[in-house]
Parts: sequence; C-alpha cells; structure tokens
Amino acid sequence: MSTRGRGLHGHVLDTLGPAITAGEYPPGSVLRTDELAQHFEVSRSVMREAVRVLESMHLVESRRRVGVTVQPKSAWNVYDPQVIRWRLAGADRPHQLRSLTVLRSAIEPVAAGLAARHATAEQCAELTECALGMVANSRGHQLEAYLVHDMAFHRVILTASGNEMFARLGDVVAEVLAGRTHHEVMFEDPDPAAVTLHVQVAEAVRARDATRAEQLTREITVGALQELDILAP
Amino acid sequence: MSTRGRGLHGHVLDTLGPAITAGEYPPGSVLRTDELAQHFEVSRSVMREAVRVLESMHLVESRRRVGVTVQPKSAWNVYDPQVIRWRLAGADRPHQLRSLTVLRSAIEPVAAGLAARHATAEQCAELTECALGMVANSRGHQLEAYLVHDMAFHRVILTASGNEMFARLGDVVAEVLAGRTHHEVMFEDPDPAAVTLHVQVAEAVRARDATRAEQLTREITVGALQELDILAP
DNA sequence: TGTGACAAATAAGTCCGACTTTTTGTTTCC
DNA sequence: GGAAACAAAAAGTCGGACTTATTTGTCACA
Repeated sequence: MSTRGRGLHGHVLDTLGPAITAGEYPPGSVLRTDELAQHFEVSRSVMREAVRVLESMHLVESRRRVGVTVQPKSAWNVYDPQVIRWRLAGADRPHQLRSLTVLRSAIEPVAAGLAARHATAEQCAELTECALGMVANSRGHQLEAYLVHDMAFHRVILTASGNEMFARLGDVVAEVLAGRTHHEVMFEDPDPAAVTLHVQVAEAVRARDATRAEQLTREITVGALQELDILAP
Repeated sequence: MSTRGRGLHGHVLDTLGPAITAGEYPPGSVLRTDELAQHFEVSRSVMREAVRVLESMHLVESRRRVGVTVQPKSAWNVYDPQVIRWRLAGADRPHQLRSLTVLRSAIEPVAAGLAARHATAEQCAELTECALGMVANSRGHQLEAYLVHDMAFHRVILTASGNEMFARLGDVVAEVLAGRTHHEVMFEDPDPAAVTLHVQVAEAVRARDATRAEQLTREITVGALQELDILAP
C-alpha cells in the first residue's frame, strides 16, 4: 500500500521518510549524503534524488558545507499524502489521527453543503447507493463491508463539492475512517444514529437542501470528534 | 519571493513547475529527461532531481521506456505551497483563488472556535493588537498597512487553534488576502463591518467564547465568498 | 487470420569518478 | 582583538558507461 517500490530512491524514501516523521532524527540533526548513501548501499545519485524529495516536503534542508539538516515539524508539508501516510504508520499516528479528524470536521460539512448544490444526478445516485450499503452492513459485525461504503460515501461528498481542494482530501478521510475501524476501539456495530445521518445527508443532497446537508454532516463529524474525546467542556 | 534559487534544479523547477501547473503541457504529454536537460542546459543528474521533485508533487510520473508523463490536475498535490504559488502566479490564478477562498470559509471559523479554547494570553494580545492595527488603517487608503495586520490576524487565529494542519494554512490565507488587495478590485477602504467583525472575534477569543468566535469568523468568510460571487442563489 | 513467442529498440535507472562552488572555521598578521 | 587570508568539508555539477524494464514490432506457427 505504501510501497512506492519505484526505483531505489523510492526504497530509501520508504525508510528515511517514516524515520524522520517519527522523530527519530530530532530537528536540527545533520545527515551527510555520502554516509546515507553508504548506509542504504545506493549510489550518491540515488541518495541525492531521495534527499531532493524530502527537501521538497520540507522534512529536511540541504545546505552546502553543512549537510542535510532535519527540519522542525512546523516546517513540514503536513498535507502531503506521503507525509500523512508516513505519520499514520509511525509513532505519531494518534496525534495525526486527531489532527485529521479536526480537519474533517471543518471541511466535510461545508463540502456537503456545496455538494447539495453541485452534485450531478449520477453523484446523487452514488451517494444513495453508498448510504444503502452502509445500512445493509450496519449490523452483524460486517465492519469491513460497512467501511468500504462509508469511505465511498465521504469520497463522493468531497468530490461532488466541486472544489478541487476538498476533493483531494478523499484519500485522507478514507485513511482516517479506515484507521478508526482497524486500529481504534471498533468491535461493535456502528452507531445506528450515525448510519441514519448518512442516509439523511444523501437525501438532503438529492433534495438540493444545502443547509440541511451541511447541518447533518456537522452532526456526523461531531460524533467523530467525540469518539476521540475532542469536544467542548 | 518564489525564487528557490537554490541550485540549478531549483531554477529548472521555477520554469517547469509554473509551465505544467498553467496547463502548457496537457495531461498525458510525454517529456524526455534528456531533451529537457538539453533544453535547460543542465546535466542529466540535475534534470533527474527536478523530475523527482515534480513526481513527488504528482505533477508528472516517470516510467521506464515511456518518459515523463504529465499528470491530470486531479492527481496534483494541490496543498503543496509550491504548487499553490505556481498556480497563483499563472493563468490558473482566478480559479485557484476561488478554491482557496472556499477552503478558508470552511477552515477559519472552526479554527477560531478552537483558538477561543486554546489561545495563550500572548496570542490573545497579538490578536487584539492586529485587530487594532486593522482599525487604525481602515481609512484613508492605507491598504498595505491594513493588509499586513489582516494577514497577521488570520495567521494568529490559525496558529492559536492548536491544530498543526490549520496552522500550516497561514501562508495560504495570507496569499489569498494579499491577492485580493493587489489583484482584485480593492480601490476603496475595507468594509467597516468586516473590520468590526475582526475586533469582535478578538474579543470573543479573549473571552473564551468559542461559539461566538466561530460564528463571527463565519461572517467574515461569508463576506470573502460574496466578494467573489460565491454564494447560494 | 490470429496468436504466441521472441527480438530489437528505447528511455529511464544506476553507478562512478572527477571536478567546482560555497560556506564555515581557523589561523595568521597587523 | 579584529580583519583578512587560508584551508577544509560537504553539497553541487558534470559526463559517460552501463543496466534494466517495458513497449513495440516481427516472425513463425497453428
């Protein structure tokens, strides 16, 4: 899944990226390209390409006569899907999951409102289909099948919003949903109220009721926040 | 500002990045590393590093025996600050500005609500200071000074939210605000109502009133949407 | 005629070694 | 003690030789 097996530099990234995002090299640490190349048993050229990519993500900065210095987290491109994947795969996973859930709670309601205005007939149909799929798999510990439809539902909402920035978060949201099912406490069937909300969102979008779609989606995301104990006192 | 003058590969990126994001090479176009290297008068090594960076942004994909193929916009890392800057600098600017304004309208109210809960005393002070600066420069065509305080205000809100994903959008929001002042119709003094709203947001955050801070910020962003004629019919 | 295997062409991928450039730290000299 | 010259270190650049994967085209065989 996360293997970008593409070439040697990809393999280096798959090792170095997770290591840096996991904080194994504290900010300010200095790496040498030559040493890294030796350590990974690749040529300098390959190592340089890997460093360039890490640099474009602002995970490191390469300076003459100094070396490759690890950047503080505040500099990272935290929206880079690759960086998100690395963080979700490492020690930073819980923190990253919380950040992303808050992000979701901001984006998805607005996206749903926009979807109610811009969704095509086909997208409305997809949405209904997903919601029905969720209902059908909401009982009897069919968590995997439920998850598939849940991910698809939210992806359609984000895509149908017509906003490219929102649409690009489809993968991230899917990752969060999958994470909740696979790694968090999720032994029971999903909350029936949440399932109902999804169906209602699909209806609201179909009915072109932007306000209602937004409000209902907000209820869904509030639920997601509460699961992680992120809420107002 | 956008010059990453760092090294030859940076210069190549400064030319190729804008070209691709501007749609000069239609999706599916195939480039050859060797030809590009010749065209830019750099070695293959340098060209390869540049291609790797573009590949990590999903602007292109490099495949053996095929070449470097330009990816469709749907694949781009649209949250990469570099990509955003390239698009804002090119023909896609109006579209990008609209996308980002919608994104703002989703993020900032939630960020303001969180800021009301998590802002430090120092951040509250900064916020008030920015708001006062906006008031002081809201009349008499002092647009530049006004803009500086406006950008600072929103950056503090996003930072004070305590969410790293929100904080990272400070640059983007600043870019949008600057774009509005510099390139859009902005000959008159800013709307007094908007200025008042900023002051009130600062007050709400200071008073730890999350709901009010969120609501007031929503009014601000709705105003920004209306300026671009993005609104419900 | 269609299909399968094989061969050729192609462009990226990899490695290497020499050289250049910039930056930093030291040393020397006033 | 400060400034200027010097030395070292590490990234940056180059070019060429070679490897590998993938596509495309060809040819034989059914």
